[in-house]
Amino acid sequence: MLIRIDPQSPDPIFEQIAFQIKGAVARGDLSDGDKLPSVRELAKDVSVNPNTVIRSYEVLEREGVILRRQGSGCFITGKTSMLNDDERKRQLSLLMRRTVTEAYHLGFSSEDIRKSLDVGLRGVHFRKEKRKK
Amino acid sequence: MLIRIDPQSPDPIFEQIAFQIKGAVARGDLSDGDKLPSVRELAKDVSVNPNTVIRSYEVLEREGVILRRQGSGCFITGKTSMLNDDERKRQLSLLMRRTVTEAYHLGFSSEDIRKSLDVGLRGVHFRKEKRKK
Amino acid sequence: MLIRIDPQSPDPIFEQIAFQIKGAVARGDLSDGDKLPSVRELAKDVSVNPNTVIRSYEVLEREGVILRRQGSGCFITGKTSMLNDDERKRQLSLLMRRTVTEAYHLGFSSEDIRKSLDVGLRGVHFRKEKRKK
Amino acid sequence: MLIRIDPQSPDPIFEQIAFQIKGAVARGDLSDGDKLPSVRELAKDVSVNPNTVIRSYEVLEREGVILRRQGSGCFITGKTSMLNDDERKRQLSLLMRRTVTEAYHLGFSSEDIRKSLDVGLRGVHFRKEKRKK
DNA sequence: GTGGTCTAGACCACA
DNA sequence: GTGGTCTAGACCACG
Repeated sequence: MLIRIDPQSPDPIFEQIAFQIKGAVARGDLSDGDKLPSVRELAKDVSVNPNTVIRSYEVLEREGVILRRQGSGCFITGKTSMLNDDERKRQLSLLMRRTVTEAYHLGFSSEDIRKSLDVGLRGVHFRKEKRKK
Repeated sequence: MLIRIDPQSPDPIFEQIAFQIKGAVARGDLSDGDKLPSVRELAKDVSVNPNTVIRSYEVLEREGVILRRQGSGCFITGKTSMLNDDERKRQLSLLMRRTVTEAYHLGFSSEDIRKSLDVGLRGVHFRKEKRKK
Repeated sequence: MLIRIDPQSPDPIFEQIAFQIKGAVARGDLSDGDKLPSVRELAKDVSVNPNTVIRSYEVLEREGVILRRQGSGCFITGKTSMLNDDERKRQLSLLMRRTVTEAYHLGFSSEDIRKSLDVGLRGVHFRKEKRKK
Repeated sequence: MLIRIDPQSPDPIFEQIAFQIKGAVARGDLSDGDKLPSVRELAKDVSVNPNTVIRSYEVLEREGVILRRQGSGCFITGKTSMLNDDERKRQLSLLMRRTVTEAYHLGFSSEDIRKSLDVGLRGVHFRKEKRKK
């Protein structure tokens, strides 16, 4: 579980931590039931205040990615978003609109963008999950 | 040039404005040489503080999307990112990693994600530009 | 907007604040678009640290009850949960099981319990909202 | 006497145990004079630390649900709350206010809520007990 | 003025 | 040992 913080990033530290954990889950490096490093341990590793780690874990818990249990630690749930379908679709659509616009302004063609997405998708471990349509 | 602020969005207003202009450029609604509304005019249109509009224009200028000329106004440059190729590729890669991770946690399959990207791409007007890979 | 903290309560302060705001929304005392007191103001009113109020507001934002906008303040959204139906039903069922069990152990009959629920329901302002089943 | 711990639940283990015993009493699965499993036995059954079970039993004793007798074990008292009537009514009212508020924010109608309560009540075995209102 | 992030450090609760 | 809450106070970002 290697977390790296970029102090130059405009993104707050707690979000960087949370995102990297989400990335590890998406890649399959962390999965259902796995234990995260303790708050104090991770705080020491990345040299931030424990409160900042707690905040990251809070965010992840509210998104349903992890579970926090007093006295025992934090664990990956293996679940994805519990939002309703309208909201999930809305968020996906927003995300893609943003992505495409930014990629366009970086000067890439639609073919470049599609290829880059495929590269990204190859790194993700999709589970065979049943989800009601 | 229709800008709409979503008061429900967590994004700051200046970013929403900048992003919508970038979106208009990507769609081809605005192109090389087109003049943007004046700061005051746009501020009045969307009912925000002129300082907020100025900030949006600053962002766009820094990204090379527009050019601000003293006294005559702001114009679309029609150029994409001025970064070097390595940096552009790095940013595209980062962007896609982020996109894929978030989409995964929203509970979408790789097929859903690809389709959603295609929908996004369909809205963009790509120019036939030669650019080194 | 009167918030009262019970320092004796086992519930953390930030939850007490969040819950009272949810109560005000349910009663109709606060509705769509209404502005909440500023973080500093409320912190002063209830004599707690501003960070504690921020935390309450964070919770409410994540539940979709309010919106926080830098520079302008926090506002009621007027929306209810964005969770999917399975999760909503699961939570309602858990809530009711807990409620009934506790009420039973307080020594009340099913008739008492039903009446008490009705009293509670009378205080709530239900909107005519369309929600897909 | 089947106790099941939900590792997904945010509630502490000792509360889950205590609550499930209260639930069994409410359903009539356990009644006046029934003996609870010994601390060690139950701890082994649900794979938790004996201290955790002890804590659950302490909670139940404090609420009057069980009686702990040195050397002989723990027994269901069959009694409900020992609080005076004003306090009991106050607690019921608080409970219902909380329940209704949460159910409202989950997006349920008053009819949904009433139905869900009825479902919950159907699982409870009410005794014909005389108690002053 | 608004909200947001982070630190340091005290103290509490659960297993 | 684990996580959770709260305070005090510095400093940043948005409008």
